[in-house]
Amino acid sequence: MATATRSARDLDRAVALFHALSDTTRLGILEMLRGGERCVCDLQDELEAAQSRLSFHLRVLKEVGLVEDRREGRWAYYSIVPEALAEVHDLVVAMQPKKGALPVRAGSCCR
Amino acid sequence: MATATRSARDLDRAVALFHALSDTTRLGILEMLRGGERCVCDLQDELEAAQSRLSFHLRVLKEVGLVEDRREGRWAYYSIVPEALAEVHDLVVAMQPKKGALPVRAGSCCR
DNA sequence: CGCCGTTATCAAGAAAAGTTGATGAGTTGG
DNA sequence: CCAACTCATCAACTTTTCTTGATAACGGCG
Repeated sequence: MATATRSARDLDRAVALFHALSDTTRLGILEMLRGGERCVCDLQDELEAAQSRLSFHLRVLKEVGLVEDRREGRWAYYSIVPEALAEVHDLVVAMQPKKGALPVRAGSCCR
Repeated sequence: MATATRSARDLDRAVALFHALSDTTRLGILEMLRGGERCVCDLQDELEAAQSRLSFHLRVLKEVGLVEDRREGRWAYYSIVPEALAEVHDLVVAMQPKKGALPVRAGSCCR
């Protein structure tokens, strides 16, 4: 049962990560952050997104751990968390069909 | 402009792929398909999902090209399309921060 | 201190996605 | 041909997610 619970958690985690990546604005943010950390107003200008909208998406990214923020004076700088991206990477790799999985299992239906 | 259009398309494609992966049922389906193709009724039993629901999710996966189907008699067999998974893999790799991106760009705010 | 700039949060509404049950199309076996 | 079975599609509904505009929190500057 520990196993079942474990994998249920893993599944939820995977869903959360992929969900965070499934939005145009958020992928735009991540693309901008590839070059290093950026303050919100910077993202705002370049992505032409309203401030509250940006804040919303940054929160989504932050909640799953894909980005982190650093406050400095009145600015907030966001940056990518490479470990989280590595986690996504591993997830995708783990989805690859198993070795030896037959491309076609002739007439193998369940009933 | 060709470039802008191109990358807008790429972005949409990425969003679509990640969206297809951001659901528990769909990840469950993909996990089952890792062992090779399966008929719908098979998935239905194992995932305890209503038939129409499964059909809905299979369609989502199929529309982005993550799975393909093969009709045989009254059964429909679904299987993973490894190329699409490779595409996701490449997307994730391409998101990694750029080399030389400074972890912290001191006092570098836009204004 | 008072004001301004930056960001987060909130509530309300709009839009998108998922669920459910019913119906229909195609297939097979009697 | 008919009945049973598999699967896709549809419409109605529920839930989740996104957007917008308003407001609040916080820091810095004069």
